[in-house]
Amino acid sequence: MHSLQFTGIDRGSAVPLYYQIQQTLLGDIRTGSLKPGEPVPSEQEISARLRVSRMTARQALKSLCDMGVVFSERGKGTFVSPLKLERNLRQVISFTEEMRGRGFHPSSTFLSLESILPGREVFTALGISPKEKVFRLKRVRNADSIPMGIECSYLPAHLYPDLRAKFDPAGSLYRTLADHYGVHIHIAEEVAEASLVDARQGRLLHVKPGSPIFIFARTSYDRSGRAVEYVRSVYRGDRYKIVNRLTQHHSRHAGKGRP
Amino acid sequence: MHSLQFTGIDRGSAVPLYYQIQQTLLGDIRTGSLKPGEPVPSEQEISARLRVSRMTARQALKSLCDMGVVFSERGKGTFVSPLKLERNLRQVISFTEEMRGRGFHPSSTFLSLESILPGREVFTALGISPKEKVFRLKRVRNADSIPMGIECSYLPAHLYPDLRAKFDPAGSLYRTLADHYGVHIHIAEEVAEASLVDARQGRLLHVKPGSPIFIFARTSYDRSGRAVEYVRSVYRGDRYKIVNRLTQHHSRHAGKGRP
DNA sequence: GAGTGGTCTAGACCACTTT
DNA sequence: AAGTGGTCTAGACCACTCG
Repeated sequence: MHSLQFTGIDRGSAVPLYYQIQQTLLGDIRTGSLKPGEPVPSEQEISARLRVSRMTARQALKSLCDMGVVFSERGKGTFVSPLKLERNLRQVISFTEEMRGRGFHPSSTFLSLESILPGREVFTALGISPKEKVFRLKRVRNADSIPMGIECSYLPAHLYPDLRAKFDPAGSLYRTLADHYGVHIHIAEEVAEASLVDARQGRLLHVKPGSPIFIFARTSYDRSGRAVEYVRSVYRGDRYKIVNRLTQHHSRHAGKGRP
Repeated sequence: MHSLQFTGIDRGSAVPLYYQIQQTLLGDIRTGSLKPGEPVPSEQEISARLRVSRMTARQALKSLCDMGVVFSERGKGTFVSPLKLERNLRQVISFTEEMRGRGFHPSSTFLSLESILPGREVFTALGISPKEKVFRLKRVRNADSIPMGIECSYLPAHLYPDLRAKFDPAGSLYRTLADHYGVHIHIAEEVAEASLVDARQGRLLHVKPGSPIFIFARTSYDRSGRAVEYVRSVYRGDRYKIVNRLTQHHSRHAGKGRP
């Protein structure tokens, strides 16, 4: 029933078959060839038309399901998810990417980069010794040249030798960490509070003391769970919103095909 | 190398094998038999010891991986994730559950339940006609009898016939929706703002006007993407924090086992 | 070289939904 | 009855990591 481009499957490629199928379907969904609520090709149809095993077809659909792009209903089929969970309100990690995704031009005002001994809050968050030095990077974050927030990043010094020479004050910190140190942030835990701006923060953010602000405390980890960054930041309440997707614990199973 | 309780596998049960294995390992991790950073049994070991196919063992490990409880490294093994991403800072949907998870005793002060015509904000969020009636439920939410926030829920009337008779003002709204109407919230989108409390809100929340607050706007959807609830709420900034886990887009694949 | 996870196959039985 | 997704099997080859 589907006449989609299933011609792009290259069995000689190093790209896994299920991933090629996933990308093909993702393309059809993004371009609108497959519309929200419509069924995507069934596991068996993919299997037959592309001459792949049903498990491979299933893996492709499962990955789209995990991404929230489609959802499956037993006995009925698999359908394009009506929610535009595309990008932008996806949990993001880089201020730069986040602002670009929202259509703003991001920039930073560099304040300072120092090597210091961490306070209690910092060394406990990073899980390091109080005697271990950290870099403290302070920046004001702007969107379209309007100050949005103040960020103070703490980075364990032993992870980033010679950071002062390698960090470009105008560039992305995360790009520096990835390119020069092979450090990739995999997951972060963030606590947000609502508070009021004080005099010093007000001057940097161009708002009156007593205005509403978000206060964030974020710890970032790499794949193996090592803390690679701790960030304290303050964002203007009048210009910044937090967008979240809340999901039900998706740990349940469905039923059984066997007595 | 592992001497864990792998005896609980019941092939006659209606519970899928992979799910039994997942739960067994989850138990070992929760009790501390498997500690953060330690390897969990390999796919082949599970396969051999439990006499299941490797794909089934793999499915169990994959599900734990998706939950963030373990992580896999190619050629090395699968290890318990060092982060205690257990519960509580998991994205939650029910105030009742959330507070219980944080160790508080939740309660509600019922304010009103009315059937009204929705305003623009409400009918656009719910994706319904302006002429379609909605229930408006107002409650003050307490933790250990201290007011934490004010919630105003809007519910499409046609989804919940006879809600007034079926809703217990002291009970959980989500339980009512699930038990009486078979409505299960699958996903929600929430926007949080930082603001200042006004006089009316201050009286209900027992704080001075001008104190910091969170303002939430949340739309909840069921599995098929139908909006089943819109909630406007206000929470005290001095007593409430938002805890989030941010993840990198996990849509990449790993490599290939074939040229 | 032995062990690991990543991918893939070609079947199978089941429960569920729709026709 | 036919089609769907959910589960499961018993194999296979590969790339990667480590000793």
